[in-house]
Amino acid sequence: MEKYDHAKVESKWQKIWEENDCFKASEDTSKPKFYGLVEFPYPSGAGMHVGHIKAYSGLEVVCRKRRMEGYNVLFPIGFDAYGLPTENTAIKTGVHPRKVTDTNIEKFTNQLKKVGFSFDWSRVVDTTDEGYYKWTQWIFLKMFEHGLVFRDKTLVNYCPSCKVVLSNEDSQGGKCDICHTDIVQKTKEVWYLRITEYADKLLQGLNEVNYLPNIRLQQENWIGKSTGAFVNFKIKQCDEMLRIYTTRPDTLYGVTFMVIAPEHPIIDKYKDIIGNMEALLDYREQCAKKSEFERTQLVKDKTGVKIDGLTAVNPINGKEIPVYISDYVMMGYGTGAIMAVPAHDTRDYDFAKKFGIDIIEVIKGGDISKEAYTGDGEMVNSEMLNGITNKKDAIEKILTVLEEKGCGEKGVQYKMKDWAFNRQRYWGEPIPIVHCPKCGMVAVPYEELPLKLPPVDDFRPGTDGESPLAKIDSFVNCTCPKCGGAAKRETDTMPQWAGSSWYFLRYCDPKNDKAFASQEALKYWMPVDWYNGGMEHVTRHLIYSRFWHKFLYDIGEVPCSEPYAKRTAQGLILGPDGVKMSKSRGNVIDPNDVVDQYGADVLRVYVLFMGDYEQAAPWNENSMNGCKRFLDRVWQLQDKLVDGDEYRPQLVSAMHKTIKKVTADIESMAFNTAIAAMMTLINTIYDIGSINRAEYKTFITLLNPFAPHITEEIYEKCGFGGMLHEQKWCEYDEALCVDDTVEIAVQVNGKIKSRITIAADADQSEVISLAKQDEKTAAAIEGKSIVKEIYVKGKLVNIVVK
RNA sequence: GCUGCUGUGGCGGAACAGGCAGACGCAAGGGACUUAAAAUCCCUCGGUGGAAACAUCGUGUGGGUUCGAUUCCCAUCAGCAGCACCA
Repeated sequence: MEKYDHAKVESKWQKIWEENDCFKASEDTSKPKFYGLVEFPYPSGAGMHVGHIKAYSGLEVVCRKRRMEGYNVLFPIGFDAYGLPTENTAIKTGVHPRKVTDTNIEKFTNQLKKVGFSFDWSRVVDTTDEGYYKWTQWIFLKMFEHGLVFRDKTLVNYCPSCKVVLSNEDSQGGKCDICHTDIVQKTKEVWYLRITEYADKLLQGLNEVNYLPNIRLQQENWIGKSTGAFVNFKIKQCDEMLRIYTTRPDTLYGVTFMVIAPEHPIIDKYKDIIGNMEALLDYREQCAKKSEFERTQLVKDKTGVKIDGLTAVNPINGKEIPVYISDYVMMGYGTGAIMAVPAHDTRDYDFAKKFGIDIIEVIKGGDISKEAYTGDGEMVNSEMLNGITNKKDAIEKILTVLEEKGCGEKGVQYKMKDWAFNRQRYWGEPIPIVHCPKCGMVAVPYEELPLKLPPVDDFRPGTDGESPLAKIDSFVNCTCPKCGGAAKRETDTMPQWAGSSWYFLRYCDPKNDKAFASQEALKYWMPVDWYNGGMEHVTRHLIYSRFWHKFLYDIGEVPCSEPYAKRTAQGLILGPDGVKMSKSRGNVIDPNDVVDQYGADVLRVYVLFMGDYEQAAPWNENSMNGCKRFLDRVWQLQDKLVDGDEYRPQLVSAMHKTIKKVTADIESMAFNTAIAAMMTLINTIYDIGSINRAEYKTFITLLNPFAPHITEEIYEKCGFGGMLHEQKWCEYDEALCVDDTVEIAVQVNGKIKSRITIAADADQSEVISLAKQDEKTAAAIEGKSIVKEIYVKGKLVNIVVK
């Protein structure tokens, strides 16, 4: 047998697959469908990363298996092409982002094809394509129409030197990433999507889907639901209620002060009553100047100012308490005000200690002279609650009283914040809104979509944090669609998350220009049956896209409430040095080099064999050699081929066992053990010295999803007829997976003394008597009394003696 | 700080609804083939003692439950990831 030439064979089959549209999802909706989705790549200039290969290889194997099992499989790919790196390249090189993107997409396409992925190339989507972002804008306008879009002022990171708004990532350590000037916080009006409206739906929806437990947990944490109570504290000096949120209404008798956020509106409202307005405003300004960095560094050291002239009244006992402002209370969560219970909250405790405020114990169990006690215990100093030991009972009782008095009620809060939905950048979807001096914010009419990104020469951000689009008068100046008067266009663009929030819907019907996808296509293909991707996208991308999908479901545009029936995540590939691959470390492996040197099949087998698919594992070139050797041995079997269309007796059980193992392991993403099982089988075959046609056919069928090129070539050379990927997946007979005899361990007092071979169906007494006849076992129990005899079927015997 | 995950040979990793620890692969050592090398094939390969049979210890560490624990429970240490004053 001639040596295997991977370059020749792989390009040969890639061409055949492409020319014959082998992996095109068919329109035949009578067949059962399977929709396998992988996260589409961002086409960066660096080209593909081995991480992409691992991410795609998992579902690639599943999808190839599904086709062989008779499913109509949709396994699409596309490009999430809007984003900053492309824009930065454009700024640096002067090449238009459109051109940069096209070049990169072409590069990625070639690389993906060289690995032999069975994507449906007729359905490629590109989020920057007009035919695509038309619908991104369309969905945005639908949300606008349904009141899910709003504008609000917020503090942003602003570099006074570059005159540009920066993301948190670009302003780490409180300095501008580009010029290292100190960042200031600036108030700016930005766009928001009201995702918080869907907080509960997003949480409840997790009950309908099958996500890995840790993925589900991260989503739950991100949404961050908490149940508690709203309580109204009267302000003594005026007719005003200060409303707070707490998860511990049971500690109401321990409240000794209140804290409100520095930006709380009550301050400005009662500036005439407040005696130290100047100090308060001064503190507020200091807080605004603090960077994200400072705010998180000074957790222990609490700061704040007491408000002179405002006193709150505890609704439960009428006690008067002082009110402070402090930046440890944030305007963005709850009501921006808290009741402080220093005895039982560490932050309140730190604050009270610093400002010399009373600390009243209301729950026994800790030592409040040393630290706050946050555990459970008997209620004290709490009048009606005294003596209650169960937190739940105490909360229930106090809530009843508060509700009767009309000064509080049960409440729910979420950590999740509304989604800041704009960027002052060029390379993104223009937000299709017009600002009219008369009509306010007006939507661009649907029939005018797409609102095209205008061509420009200068992609640099405008001054004062404006988008580059603001510099183009012909784009900015327009007429109001409502009143026809002069108006100005919104110049911000959407964030990169926008395009990826619905791409899985477009794949169902990617060329449609009447709708983002037809209802028939959506009904047939949705939901995605299995979505695999990285852990880093489990919170934002997954939540955002579920939100968009749920919105579309609510307005009747998609047939199912959840987009993804199942979600898994692959682990990172680390560099050979065991740390995350990065250009700066110089430990990046280029998949191209691997394909050239070893072939795509070896690369595919290796990334799946290197370890637990969900766990991170370092790259190891030597280990890849083992995979190459394995495939070479599979190839060389052609020299050992003998006739026969049934498994031979000495291989029957091994064949059926391997089919069973590989079939099950692919479903549980245990690709490494599936490959190990095939390696074991091939070792057995080499021991026997020959393989017959039936056995070989089964073997290459099992291996085909992992190494499609070499197996397709072997299949053809053996003349089995047709193409391998069109054949049926292998079946196994459970009865034939079992051996007639098994070797079991014999233990005495839990220590292995011997091994015996028994009939697989032997019963307990038979096995134990056999075990006792064994020489070594007999010696070990000689002269001792038997206390207990245990037989675990097919595994072991344990004789307990005294 | 909180939440979650992970600790098994020289290395990547198997096994876990409690039941033979180290599958499979890599590396290493020895041998065969070769003028030689590569490739390939065969043997050894957790530690300690022993020529060997075998004994003994061994799944981060310390306890516990059990006839039996890598697997379950308690404590503890280390590494990784996410969140970060969330009231």
